[in-house]
Amino acid sequence: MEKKEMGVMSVKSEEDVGVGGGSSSLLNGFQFSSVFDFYEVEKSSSLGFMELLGVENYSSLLDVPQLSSTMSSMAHRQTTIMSSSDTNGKDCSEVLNQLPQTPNSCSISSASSEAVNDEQHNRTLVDQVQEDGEEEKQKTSKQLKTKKTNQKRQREPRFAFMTKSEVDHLEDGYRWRKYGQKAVKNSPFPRSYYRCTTVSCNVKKRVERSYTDPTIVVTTYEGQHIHPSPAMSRSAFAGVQIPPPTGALSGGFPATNFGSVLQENNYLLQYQQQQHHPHQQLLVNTLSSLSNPYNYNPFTQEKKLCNPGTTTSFLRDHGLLQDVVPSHMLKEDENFIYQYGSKVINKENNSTTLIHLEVDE
DNA sequence: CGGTTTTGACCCGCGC
DNA sequence: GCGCGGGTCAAAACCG
Repeated sequence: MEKKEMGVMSVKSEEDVGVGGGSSSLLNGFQFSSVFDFYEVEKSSSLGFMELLGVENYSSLLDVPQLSSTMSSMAHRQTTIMSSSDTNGKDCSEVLNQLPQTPNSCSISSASSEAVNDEQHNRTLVDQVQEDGEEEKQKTSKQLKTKKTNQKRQREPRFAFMTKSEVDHLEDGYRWRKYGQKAVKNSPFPRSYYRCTTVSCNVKKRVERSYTDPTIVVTTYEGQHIHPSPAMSRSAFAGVQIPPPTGALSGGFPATNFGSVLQENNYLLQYQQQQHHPHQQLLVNTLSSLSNPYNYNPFTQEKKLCNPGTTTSFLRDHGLLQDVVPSHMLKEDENFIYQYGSKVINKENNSTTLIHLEVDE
């Protein structure tokens, strides 16, 4: 495998790097530093990705089916994968949708971010119960504690992205129940917490608006759906035949399933856009168009296979990406990633839409 | 009336 | 140990 060093763009969370790191800029907890390392490969596989991630022990990454399959899928779609390892040597990876540098290539880079400590420690409860109400709370707390202690909570892979949208909660085809809202430090905009309403589906997502650019919504998905998108049935209800998931994506329904679900949601998007809701479904739009080897439109019954071996097929067929990415960014430029990152990150150009995917295991 | 949202309290990890 | 901030719970309010 041939590598070519070109430059890198790293993305870190705020707590990982602290506030105000050099020339980098913060976007509500995400820090974007300058380009410093970047690899270009001629051909790639999911394993090739891992090798390029520079991760010493990447077995954990490969153990995550949806992540592995996602990367494999992205390889076929020539998407840039970004990974990281922090100062403590812990690994995580981040994904940034990008256009390929050259034909037959995908771009991998290495960055940093701190892994989250998932250890659940026992807590000492107050021995004396002073009031009846207090006692009830203690009971509840104890039950919670036992539950959490027994089943060690492990963080699912997380995918974060930013979308320029007037709507905070972007429709993605799934049904969500809001279970919390918190004020975000240094931001006038709160962060909302959602859970998938489907029973036993533990997928969560956070939605917050960037304080540096209030037009940008930062959405973070965590977990994997164990069910198809309700949008599928809605599409079916509309008389649309949905093709089955293909390839490596058929195993499950990741929260940001880069395959089947979003692909199908894409149809809903198009329908909604027809229904004059242009500000919704941008995520679905983007991810679907970027990651699906198949671009199937049930409304036109058209099914395209984007050949992973050619850049032009992707460039010409932006899918719905062009809905959120200015056309001048969709060009076959060797420095695209750098320019892409610069525009979005440093210039705070209001006309620019940032699409960022973060895989945080 | 059932599902969803709101919101204050609580839990937990982490840094000092 | 304490405070802070992120994340979650759960009762009340809201809504179709």
